[in-house]
Amino acid sequence: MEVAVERPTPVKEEKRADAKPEMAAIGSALPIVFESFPSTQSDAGIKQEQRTLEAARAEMGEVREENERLKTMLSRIVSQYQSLHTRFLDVVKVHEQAAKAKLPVAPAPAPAADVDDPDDLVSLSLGTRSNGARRKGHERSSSSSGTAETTADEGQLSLGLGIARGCGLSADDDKASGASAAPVLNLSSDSSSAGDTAKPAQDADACPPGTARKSPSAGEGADDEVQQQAKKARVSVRVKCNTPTMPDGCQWRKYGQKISKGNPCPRAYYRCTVAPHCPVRKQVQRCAEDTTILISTYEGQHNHQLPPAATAMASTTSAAAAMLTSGSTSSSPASLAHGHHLPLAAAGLLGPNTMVSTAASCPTITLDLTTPAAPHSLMHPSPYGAAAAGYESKAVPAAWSSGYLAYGAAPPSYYGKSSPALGHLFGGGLVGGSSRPEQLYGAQTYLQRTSSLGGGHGAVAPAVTDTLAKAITSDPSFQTALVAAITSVMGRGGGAAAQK
DNA sequence: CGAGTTTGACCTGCGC
DNA sequence: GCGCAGGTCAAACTCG
Repeated sequence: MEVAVERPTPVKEEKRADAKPEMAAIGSALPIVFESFPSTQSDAGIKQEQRTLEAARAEMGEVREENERLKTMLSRIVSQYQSLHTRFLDVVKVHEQAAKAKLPVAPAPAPAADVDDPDDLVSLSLGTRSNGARRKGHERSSSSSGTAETTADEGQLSLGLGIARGCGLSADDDKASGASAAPVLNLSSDSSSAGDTAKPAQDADACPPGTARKSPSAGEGADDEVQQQAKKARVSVRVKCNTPTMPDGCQWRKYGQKISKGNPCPRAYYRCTVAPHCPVRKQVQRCAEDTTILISTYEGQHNHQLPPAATAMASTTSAAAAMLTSGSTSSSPASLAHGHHLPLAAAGLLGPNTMVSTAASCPTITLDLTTPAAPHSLMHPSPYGAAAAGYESKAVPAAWSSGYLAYGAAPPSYYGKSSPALGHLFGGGLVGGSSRPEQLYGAQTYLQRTSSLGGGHGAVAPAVTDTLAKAITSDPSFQTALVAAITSVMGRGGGAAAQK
């Protein structure tokens, strides 16, 4: 993690008296060789250059410090996740044993009660689904109490990721969670019936595009419902962009264009061409009200490894999609029927510009990135009581937003540099050596809050970990938010590692 | 010449 | 059943 140093002009090294002591120390430690300044230059010019130098040096010092803190933070997040995961598995085992002792046949849980019921737990399994068919959750719940292995096979929720391969937690965590007996999280769609599943993801992988629209046989529909749900889940991104399409790092081939009702701007249809039969498609359409706003809607999961730049986008959209599918299971169908902000959004987890809609045949999550996430949006009172826990969860939308906003401004190679996970999480601007204020914003706000809430320098007390564990194990929405955050981080790290 | 784009036709789902 | 709208196909076209 190195910060690129670029000096506009060589000036004589001289510490400024008004510079912060720590910044001056850091700046003086930098391996910069200063040349003697031409004597013909005026004193005013020299002072101006020195001011510029000191400002740049201070900025570099800050960036370097924050880079170090981010490194520490990432390792802490990973270790905390592992510890929480272990504890979660313990809780799940206890819960299952208690359920076995009480009820031989578990009744199907009411979806509306999921959010507030601390006993309803979901697996924090990260990684991609295997190609094998997964049974619906309620099938398992209607069956008699099975062994732990049976439960893991049939009821495990795997959050779909856009990164088909290369997700850092994929294999290990699938095994870890697969070995546990996780209660069922019903992924049944609130808006799509079994008959409305004309696009099985795996079929699309194996068959030519033309056959993907064929209706599946009656037997396949039930088995693939979870995957179909994941595929049909869409992530729509609104971003200000002057180019015809948003540069998301993936290769797309346009296969159609249509004028849709209510919008004079044509909607373009693109297919991912990185892999021959990649099922991922996207629709691009300009906003009718503001033609500078580009609305890109992504659908499906990549069946191939993605370039680093595309991984950043895919992991973010997939995290949103995961939150969408997960969130739809923990909200009442009635409230979901008309498109609304999920409890996550209400709690500030999705940010003010995120909209979840399930009114259409395909549930869609819209990330409105036309305006940066407002700082005050991260300051809402924590719905979980503990300030630290609330703070940690609120880092999720900030990371998303800054990641997206920086995404459009950064070249694809931007994300291939050191510490790509954090680069994605915080928009890449920090670790990539850029000092663009808008790119630094997300990380700085994050760190500022870390300092204020975590006791300075990002130190997290053990009590915070306990609070996090309680919050995560007691609220499915929080679990989903954490999954999204970790998915985003690990997806980037794993994707970049797989590139090597 | 191959890859990508354009564009009219066709298919499918949905509401009336 | 009919019409509409969204989505997709595929032949024609363009471009490097």
